[in-house]
Amino acid sequence: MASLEEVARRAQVSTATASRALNGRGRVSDATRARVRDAADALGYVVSASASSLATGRTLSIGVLVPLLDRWFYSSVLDGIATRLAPRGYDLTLYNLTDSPEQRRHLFQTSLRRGRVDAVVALSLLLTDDEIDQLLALRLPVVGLGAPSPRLATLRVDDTAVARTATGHLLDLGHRRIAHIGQSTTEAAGSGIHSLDIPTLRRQGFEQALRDAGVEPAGFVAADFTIDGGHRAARELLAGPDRPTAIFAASDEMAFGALFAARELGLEVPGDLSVVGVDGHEMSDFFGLTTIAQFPHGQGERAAEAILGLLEDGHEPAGTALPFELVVRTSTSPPR
Amino acid sequence: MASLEEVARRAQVSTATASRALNGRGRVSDATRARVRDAADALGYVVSASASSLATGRTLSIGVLVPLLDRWFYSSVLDGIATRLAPRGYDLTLYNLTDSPEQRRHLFQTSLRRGRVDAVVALSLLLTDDEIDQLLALRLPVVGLGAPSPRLATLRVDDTAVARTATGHLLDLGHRRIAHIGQSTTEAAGSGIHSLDIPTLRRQGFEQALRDAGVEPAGFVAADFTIDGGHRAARELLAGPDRPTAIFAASDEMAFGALFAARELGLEVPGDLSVVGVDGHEMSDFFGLTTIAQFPHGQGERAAEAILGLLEDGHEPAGTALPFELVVRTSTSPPR
DNA sequence: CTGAAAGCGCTTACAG
DNA sequence: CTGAAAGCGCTTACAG
Repeated sequence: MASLEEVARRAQVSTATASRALNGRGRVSDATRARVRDAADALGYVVSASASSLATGRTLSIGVLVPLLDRWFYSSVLDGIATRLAPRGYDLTLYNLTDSPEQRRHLFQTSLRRGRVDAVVALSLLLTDDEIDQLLALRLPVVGLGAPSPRLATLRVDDTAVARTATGHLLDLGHRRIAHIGQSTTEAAGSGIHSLDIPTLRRQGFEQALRDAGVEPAGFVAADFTIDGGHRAARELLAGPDRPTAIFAASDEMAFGALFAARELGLEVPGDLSVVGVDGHEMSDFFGLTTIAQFPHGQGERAAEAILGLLEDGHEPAGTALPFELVVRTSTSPPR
Repeated sequence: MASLEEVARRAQVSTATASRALNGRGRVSDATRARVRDAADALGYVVSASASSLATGRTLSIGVLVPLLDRWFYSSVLDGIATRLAPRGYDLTLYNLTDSPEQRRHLFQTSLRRGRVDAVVALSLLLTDDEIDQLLALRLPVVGLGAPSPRLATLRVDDTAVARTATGHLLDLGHRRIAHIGQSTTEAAGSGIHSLDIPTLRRQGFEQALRDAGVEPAGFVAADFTIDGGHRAARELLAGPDRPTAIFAASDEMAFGALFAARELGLEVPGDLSVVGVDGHEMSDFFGLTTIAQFPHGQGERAAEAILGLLEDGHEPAGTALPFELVVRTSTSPPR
């Protein structure tokens, strides 16, 4: 790889001038700039990331913290982020936050502190107070997406409203026995994790909507955000004597699981059971699933824009809530 | 962030010794090493990535080239790679290879040449000869995963065998009207892209199996690797007068689409139509889909190990084919 | 507008 | 075993 020095020599200028000509900072005559550019092109010169970073303190790279790489939702968000970062010349360094305490510690205490990234995007992560401290101690711009902490500038959909909308849709159809499949976060409460987390907010929205309508919840089963989780939870809910006529699942994947469970039990959807999910999963259309779409790809794009805005202009992300939308399909109808 | 110099001062040694004590290269007395380590801990010192890279030429980061971030298959592979990289102290820089010619050019001519990564993993990418030239010109270790080029050290499953196994399963069940949903790569052939690409290999395997059995293909429809693609293709295949009794889809997502199409058309699976996919998608179990599982997460792990082996010991990846396995479920049976 | 020089924070022969 | 010094490849005040 050619160095700046070779470029400078070929263009017959100093490296200082070559540097200025190439990166556009500082005055350089048009003629000189052209000569330097030609030399750089001829030599196929590309600035060294580490040398440039060391000199400027900027890396042109954004760190993205992801809890689960292989969930559709997160990979869509990631794709959205990548889509916006690339044209701006930023690389994306991916940090997969696992459950392993040692790995997490290493991530916060070492990886992120090596100075490899200019800013961090944290995707709906459950972080401990300590971890948030460490994140803030980086003194780097940070944007959360659905992050459950008031200490992080966060883009979020109004998850309570999402749940109220979903539940309200079922109520409007006339359902009075509505159950919820969500994620239990009781353990989380004890571990210093804030309860602004998404599953809790959705559960609260569900309960609010019912309370406002004067209806008792017809059950809650905790599950993780997978088809399998939704499947098990729905089997449990549908096994009892007076089973619900409708289920609000906290994610589309959980809702798919509920649909499979209904089919196995010989229940007709929506006749015997209505199901609503959340996400607008790419497959929800095929399943005929009524859902609250929340456009994760667009969320990723927004997060990328927010972090670039913070980084380049110091603009705090606008506090507007992210959009969501009820999409009615064939998995919901009035109860029989 | 504390610098090496502060650590050295606190431990009362030179930065040279502090550096040696911390990174384990060169002789340092145990007492000195302990003092330096204590000082580093006390100051929360972490080596600067850019300074260290500039001095050593190593970045401790691996670039991963991905064609599509939001496909289950690729995000599983990515997760597998991340799983293996993190414990070895490597970061993962993600490069999303889009269809945009300018973005691709920028990626190969600039991003990858900034020296930000020590090695590259390329996931089943359709690269032009030019792009491969540029990749090789990086003089970095490169490992492909399912990459359709003999010029890249590549881990791959035997895709022809995969397709023969799937097709053979249908033949064994007694099917004689078997169609294939795959991806057309005719355009690719003209653009300097090698025809070792996966869709072509699968199609060839399909044709081989039929030829060996003396059976004529009952149709081929091109589609992209999505539910929607498989859905459309299946509708087309099933619309004709003498429709196939079985479909071999080149991916599980395509197969899901075929299952939805069958349901819409009032065809019973497997009675009226048998369907086989490829991948072992997380949802295939719920769909009862017979498939050829190929364990993408494990593929990612293998790819990560291969690139680290190349990087650290210069070991070329072992040429063993990646495993696959026929998983028979309820979407296949003998034809009526 | 341009260049000489210092500096970014490490690492590593080279001496001792 | 340890330190002084050069060097990795840029960038950027500072002079001119």
